[in-house]
Amino acid sequence: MPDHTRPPDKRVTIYDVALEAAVSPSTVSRAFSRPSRVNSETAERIRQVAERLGYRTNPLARALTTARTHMIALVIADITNPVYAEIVRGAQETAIGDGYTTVLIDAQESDRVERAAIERTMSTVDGIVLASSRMSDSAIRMFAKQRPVVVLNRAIADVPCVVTDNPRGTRRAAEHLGELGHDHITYVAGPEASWPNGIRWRSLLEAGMELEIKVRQIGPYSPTIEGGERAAEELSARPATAVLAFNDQMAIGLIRGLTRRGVDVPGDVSIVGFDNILAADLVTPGLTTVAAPFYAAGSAAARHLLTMIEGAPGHTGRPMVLPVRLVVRHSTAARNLSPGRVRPPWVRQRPATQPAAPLP
Amino acid sequence: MPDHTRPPDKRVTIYDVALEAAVSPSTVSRAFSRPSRVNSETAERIRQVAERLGYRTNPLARALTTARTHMIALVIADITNPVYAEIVRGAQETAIGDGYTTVLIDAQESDRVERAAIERTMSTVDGIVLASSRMSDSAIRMFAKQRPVVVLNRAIADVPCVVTDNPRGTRRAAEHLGELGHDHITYVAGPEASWPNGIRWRSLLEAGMELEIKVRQIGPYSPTIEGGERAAEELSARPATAVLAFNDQMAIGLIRGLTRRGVDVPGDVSIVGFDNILAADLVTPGLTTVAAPFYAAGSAAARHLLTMIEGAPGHTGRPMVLPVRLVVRHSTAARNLSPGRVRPPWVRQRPATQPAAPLP
DNA sequence: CAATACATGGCAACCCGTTGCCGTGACGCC
DNA sequence: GGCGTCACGGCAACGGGTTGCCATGTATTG
Repeated sequence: MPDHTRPPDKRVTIYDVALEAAVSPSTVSRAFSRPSRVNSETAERIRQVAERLGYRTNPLARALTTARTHMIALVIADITNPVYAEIVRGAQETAIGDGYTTVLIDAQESDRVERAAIERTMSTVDGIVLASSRMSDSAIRMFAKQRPVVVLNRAIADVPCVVTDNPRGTRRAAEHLGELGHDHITYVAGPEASWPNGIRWRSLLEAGMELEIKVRQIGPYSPTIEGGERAAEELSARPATAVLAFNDQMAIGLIRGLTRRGVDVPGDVSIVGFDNILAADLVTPGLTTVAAPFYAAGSAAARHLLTMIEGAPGHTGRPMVLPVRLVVRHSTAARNLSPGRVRPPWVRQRPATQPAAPLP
Repeated sequence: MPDHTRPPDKRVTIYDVALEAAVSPSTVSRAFSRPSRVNSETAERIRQVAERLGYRTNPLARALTTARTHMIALVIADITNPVYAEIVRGAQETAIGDGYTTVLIDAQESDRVERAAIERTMSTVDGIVLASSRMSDSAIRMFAKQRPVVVLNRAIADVPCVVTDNPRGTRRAAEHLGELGHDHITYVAGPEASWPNGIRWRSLLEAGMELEIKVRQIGPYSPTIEGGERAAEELSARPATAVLAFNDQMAIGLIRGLTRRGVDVPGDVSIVGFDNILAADLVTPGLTTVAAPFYAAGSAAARHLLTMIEGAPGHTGRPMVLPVRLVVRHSTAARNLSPGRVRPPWVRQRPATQPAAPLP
């Protein structure tokens, strides 16, 4: 009796199947990639033989001729930041739904690491989602010329983009602080290479004008809890009563750093963050923050990328903007001006200011 | 003047370079893959021509003959869980160091999703790290027969494994609670398919025997904050004074759930978690927990996988065990038995027990 | 100076599918 | 009966590198 088992290291190819099914390799190939092109009975027979032999089509060999690997790259700035978990879930799920595999790349907040990783990966993927890229616009455009690219959390001309409504989120935060009587807001900046960082600051400037709230900026700091703690140090030297932080991690670092210094949040300082990460609800006091639909953002970016890969022209007009909302917790409160209260050293350094006029 | 620019959609191949450098394609190939095999001057010339033409070797075509894609898959149970961020960083960094790209797969705590993803990916990667796999031992062994596999956070015979010292961690937690006077410990279980879940419970049983502490188990619950909050419900019905939770997320959920019900942590109940995620230090009270070196674990797993890929036999003897340590914060305290104190309804349901004898 | 070893580069087969094109036979239609 | 269509399957040429083997020329050795 002949040994029908093949050595385990040898992969089964269409040629093996063809031999066994007594057809040509091309017919086997078509039976899988273009079933309509082959007689349904033949196809069925081939499929059964393939099954019996344990044949799996080799995606690499296929990719060589079709120039489709059915993989997309998802580059994120920092896997340590929980917002990316949502983005990854969203992107991965829609990719899988279309039969695509996601290659995740953590750029570790480094423009260099990011470029290198993309260069290594680019030729093996059909397209790229850049979530919070730290690269320059021109570098991104260069990649976009070679492969379909969708940019997330950033707007670049001529490249399809998905962003959250930063201006509106910032505006809402400013309004909220204004309503609580704050007439100064300090923006604690994140990475300079971060696009949302820039737009949040500019939006705050604008909102400050309209709402008659003074704004200033300190930073940049690393967009981490530690960065926030650093910022708390500087804030001791240049006190504030209302702070808008680049993101929740920094906001949490601020709360910790200030609290450790004896500053009461929100009694002495109100703090607002961005992103509404899970931990925002865990800290004491709970963090008021601008929430955005990151799962949807990841999903939308992937969806768009996939349609581009399928041949649709990239929608490079206005970026797709996702709505945000302000989640009010307990890190923000009315500015404390009650005369009986002993002013903490915190605000004693500055001349007292008038309570802001109630907003229209 | 002839047009030397090539159409942008046409990729530059070794044939183009060969033509331009007046050598054969095989020499170009060797200039890159086996430089010692070709005259250094020729190699240099080829490299310059390649540079000028913008040639990049196509990894897919290379993989077709070498059967090496220089990609490894890293499968994690839940990207939402921050411990995996560390693991990913560790694995990715050592992979990159060796010129490998990491394909990350989020199994979403689902054995089905995990299998499907691996099946789709297996043939395009050189090896797989399974971090906290939820699949059966036999399924894992099946994959291990087809590709190098290293398992993380789990021990399986005949497959190389990297684990943290769960028995020791559990033991330290039990000792700590014992020293605080607790003579009962409730284990709040995580997913049944989770290997650490099983071993932690068994280790607790053992430690309980030796330390003369009674133990019991409730659950399983989802290994998330929400799961912990669920567990808090059940804990109301069956009170405890000391709890060991499967992981930090559950422990945090417990703290929140219990606190909301008016139970004081650690006054009424001491809580210990596992993993020492960042949030453990953020909640109030700070969470006492068993810390493990996840970055190192990810790195070690990748390192081991890479040596296997390079042809070394997988070290399938004893699993590699990484040390752990107990991080004591404020979620654990001496069991409160002071006579003057009004017992909360919490412990009133049970007969008072003797304070545990001081441990040797 | 002959004999041998070595460095270098080319030829051609191979990896595993995909696809344009052609041949064959069955069928329908005038 | 002659002819055009169509379904089906095979041939062979890719895609872009890799590699075993051989040919050539040069350096080494006795």
